Amino acid sequence: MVGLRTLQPSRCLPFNPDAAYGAITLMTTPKNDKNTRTTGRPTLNEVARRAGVSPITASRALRGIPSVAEALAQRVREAARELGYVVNPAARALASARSQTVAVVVPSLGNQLFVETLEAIHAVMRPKGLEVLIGNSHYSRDEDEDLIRNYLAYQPRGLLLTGFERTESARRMLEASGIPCVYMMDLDSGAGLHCVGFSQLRAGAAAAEHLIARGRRRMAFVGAQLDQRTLLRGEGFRRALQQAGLYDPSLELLTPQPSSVGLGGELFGQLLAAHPQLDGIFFGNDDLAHGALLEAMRRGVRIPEQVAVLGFNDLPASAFMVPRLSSIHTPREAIGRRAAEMLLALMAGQSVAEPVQDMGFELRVREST
Amino acid sequence: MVGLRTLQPSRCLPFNPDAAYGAITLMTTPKNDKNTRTTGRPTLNEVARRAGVSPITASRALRGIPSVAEALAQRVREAARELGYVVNPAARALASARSQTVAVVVPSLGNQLFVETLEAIHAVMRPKGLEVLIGNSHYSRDEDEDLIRNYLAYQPRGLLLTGFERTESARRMLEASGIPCVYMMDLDSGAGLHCVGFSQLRAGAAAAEHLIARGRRRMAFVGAQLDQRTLLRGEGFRRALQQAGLYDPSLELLTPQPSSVGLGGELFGQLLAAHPQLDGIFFGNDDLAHGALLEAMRRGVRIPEQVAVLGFNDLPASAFMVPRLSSIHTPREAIGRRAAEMLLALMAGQSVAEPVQDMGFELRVREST
DNA sequence: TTGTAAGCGTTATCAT
DNA sequence: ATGATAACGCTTACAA
Repeated sequence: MVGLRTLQPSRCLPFNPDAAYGAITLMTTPKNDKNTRTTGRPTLNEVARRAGVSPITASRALRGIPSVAEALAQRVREAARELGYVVNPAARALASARSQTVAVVVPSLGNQLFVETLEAIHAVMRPKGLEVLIGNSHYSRDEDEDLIRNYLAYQPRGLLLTGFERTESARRMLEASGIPCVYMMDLDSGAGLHCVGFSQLRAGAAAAEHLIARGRRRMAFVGAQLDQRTLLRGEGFRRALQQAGLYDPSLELLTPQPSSVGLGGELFGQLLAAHPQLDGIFFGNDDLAHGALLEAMRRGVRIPEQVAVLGFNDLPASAFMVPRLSSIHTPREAIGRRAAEMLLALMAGQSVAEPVQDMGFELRVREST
Repeated sequence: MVGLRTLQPSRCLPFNPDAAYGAITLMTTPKNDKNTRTTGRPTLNEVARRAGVSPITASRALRGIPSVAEALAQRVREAARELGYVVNPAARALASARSQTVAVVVPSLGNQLFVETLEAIHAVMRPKGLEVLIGNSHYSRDEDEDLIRNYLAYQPRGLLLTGFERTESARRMLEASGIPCVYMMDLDSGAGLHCVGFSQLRAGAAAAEHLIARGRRRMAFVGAQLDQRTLLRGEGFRRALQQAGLYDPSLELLTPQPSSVGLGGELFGQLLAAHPQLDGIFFGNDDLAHGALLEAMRRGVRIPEQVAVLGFNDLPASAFMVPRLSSIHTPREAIGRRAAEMLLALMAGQSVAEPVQDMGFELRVREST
């Protein structure tokens, strides 16, 4: 079930030009006459000297620590500006044993969903001076683990992870690190964890209920990627159908392939060929539904008359499909923002009153159902 | 013309929980009995001790420096594994004045194009042990400058930038840093720079030529975002039309709004309303073309009979549109890979034989033209 | 081939 | 409120 391990950052040798390309030794100018720079960049020492204060005062002034007299702080800031001083993050991280970094792991960048989530996270973190590291796990637990191991080495202030699907080893590393962590997107199995999302299970059920309310009787679920969230949506869908006495196990089409428009069209074709009596389909992802709509048009299958098509996530293009795609809109922007804010609180040592935040979802009924 | 400056990372105060949330002073356990860890993480010293060698030998062994006896190296690696040692990147960067990091700036993550480019870059860099920092400039020169300033502070080994559109100040910083840099996507104005891409100008011309060859006479160009590359494509298109005596300046529709499916449909509608005699449209981006195709279907405009529609970039969904979208396929995967490889060479101090690499483009004719 | 010594640029700690 | 001093964990330069 688990993909091949393709990334093993922790086992990579550091990039070593000499080893890789044959020792090209460049003559470097002699350096280190005590107090001479090595990087060609002004240091805090120089700022301090120019401002006529000690380095530590300069440090404090630049960090906005209030114990510094305003007059001095002003002088320091000015000196820093004149010199074009920029703090050396490596030195800072080493000395303080903490970085100004937050790491985020998403399962895909190809899904607009996560891009929007990332944007929201950035919008919260950047103004606080926090750097956001973006990791893409490609829906692989092993890559997820590798990314976490790798990021942990950077001593990030906090972690934002997608879902709960994780190797045991990754879980242990997270636990052992003691670094605050917020889980995004799902809620259903986040016992004891800080998470912001919505119930994928209930979203799946909502999909079924909508289709049933539309008078559909033979409904299929189509899922790709098979990540836990997709599976959970399928599970919710199934349970609701069972409850209505409409569940047909042969109408579940699951594939581990990555979700895409092309795949959606293909699966739609297969499904229809195998089950001509089908009258409704719930797709685990909007791009699949887009592909189905397009393929339906090509085949002259009338949507929604013959088959109702319901998508998930409500990607930006969905409202413009023909027919306009009904979909379950997920609040990724809000999730990103709230998750980031929650992490900020945890990073500040505060306890969070509501560690599990349900941001809900919203059925957007358009023309395809 | 230049967007508002929304991100100023270099002016952000570092994240400071005490300042931000009121001084919550946690009692920390006393530390620093010489040789005691502060991070809760094994250090190189401990690995060395366990392997019975000096720290520097351990360092060399772990870095794969060949001068270390294989027996020792083995012992060190084993000790590291047993301890779960992971190098502290901050300490490494500080000591060596260089990180194991490469920074990439793309103008958007919403465009699948750049996601694919990033994937290719990752595929080259990660196996070399290089961390890839991803920056999104949102097509803003100011954000681009801020990202560059910010990343430069990290002493990255190299930089991968998109296009040549940059503030003077950013250019100066890059120059002054002396850090190797490769420019991706465009070629047309990269005099003296290392770049991997294709001629946007020629791609635009190719679009015009194709439409003309299809017998079209009244062709429009529709561009959004108005980044330099889009403009260049429009320019190439225009020149080719002029040469054929078919240029009509009123048939150019440019908007600074971000490219999207919805926008494409809207612009298509406007264009058609204003110029009913139109018989061909070249869209600067496939998502715009998708929107146009969808809108055409909605209005009953026959594509390509009434209007030929040509896209750009050939996004994955294009082949599945109705009708299937003709588009100019751009080799972003190859561009990412080659740019990364070129940067690797520069980082190793090698000079590059072909500093300007034209990866070409390919017209994919499908049903919409 | 291995080790010693000395920083890298910053911040924590403890004085003053 | 400000400063002296000693790390932080690693690598460079040089020595053996």
